[in-house]
Amino acid sequence: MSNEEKPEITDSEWEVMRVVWTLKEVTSKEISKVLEDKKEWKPATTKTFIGRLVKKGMLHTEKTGNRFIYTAAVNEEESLKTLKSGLFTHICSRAVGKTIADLIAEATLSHDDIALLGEALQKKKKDAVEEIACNCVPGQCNCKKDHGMDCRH
Amino acid sequence: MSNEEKPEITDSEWEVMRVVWTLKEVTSKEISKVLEDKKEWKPATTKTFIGRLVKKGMLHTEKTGNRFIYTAAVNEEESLKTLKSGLFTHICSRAVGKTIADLIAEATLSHDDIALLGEALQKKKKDAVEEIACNCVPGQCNCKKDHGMDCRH
DNA sequence: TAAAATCGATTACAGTTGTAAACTATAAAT
DNA sequence: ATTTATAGTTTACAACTGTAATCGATTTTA
Repeated sequence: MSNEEKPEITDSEWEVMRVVWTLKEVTSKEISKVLEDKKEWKPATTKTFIGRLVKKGMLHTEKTGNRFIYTAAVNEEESLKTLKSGLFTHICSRAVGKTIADLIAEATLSHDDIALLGEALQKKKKDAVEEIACNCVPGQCNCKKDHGMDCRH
Repeated sequence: MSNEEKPEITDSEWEVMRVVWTLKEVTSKEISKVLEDKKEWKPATTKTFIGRLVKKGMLHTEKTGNRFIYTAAVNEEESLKTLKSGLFTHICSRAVGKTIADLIAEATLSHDDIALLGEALQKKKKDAVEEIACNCVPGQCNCKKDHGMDCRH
């Protein structure tokens, strides 16, 4: 995988991408239909987002007559990863664990999910570290202050 | 807690809030200093964000002479919760577990974190559900398609 | 083949965000 | 009491977002 620039996908564009990721090869009309139902967007609105995604290189097009078939140019996992990392740009690296724990506490999970998470945790034990370094600038985190630890007031 | 509107906090505003959450009572100059170092913002830029946060009601002010002391009007946990839930607005509710598992796999975690996550998981076992319902509209998810389950291609 | 429907492209436009200078009022210093 | 330094407020402005109408080309239909 090359390390190309990956433009941001906005919330609205994300709605379009989900349709393309799900249906794989779609016309603008099919996308419009789905989002007219879900978001009550006029077809013109959906077209705008499709156009922007094409311009950003997130959608491939294949012309057939006067219309296009759209396919995803970026894969869903990758895009999700970007989304996920966004969560952690705002918190101390020492607070990541606690944040994930909160996520778990607030989520609705199935037994299968719990098993899956258990495995993920298990695998993590191998490369668990003793102490995570705080990556914050002074004034944005209380690590090291007071008792030399605990980002999680 | 009342159910007031909670305006969005943008990325840049978040930087300001972190300083206030950390230092509790600050002047604009202190905030400026921190962010001039971290983000290379001109003081005027920081002032803009402070002003917007005050207008949004995210910061309280107390006047002393011709300057203000700023304190947080919203608490960090709450704001973080909003941030976290944003992650899941773009995925199928059935994929939440898998997504958290990915988060774990990609995170740097300490032994303490792992213990903490283990506990969180353990607590979750009680109210784990047999099957999570897909909350997606047709065309944005493959749940129920093919084999009647699995959002996670 | 002329009319009607459709698709993609262009244009529009207000609100948000990032970035910052200019302005104004007040407090501190001389 | 002036001058100077500050702090907060106003104004600026481009890029990005959400939302959509209109236009121009083409295809389908009558």
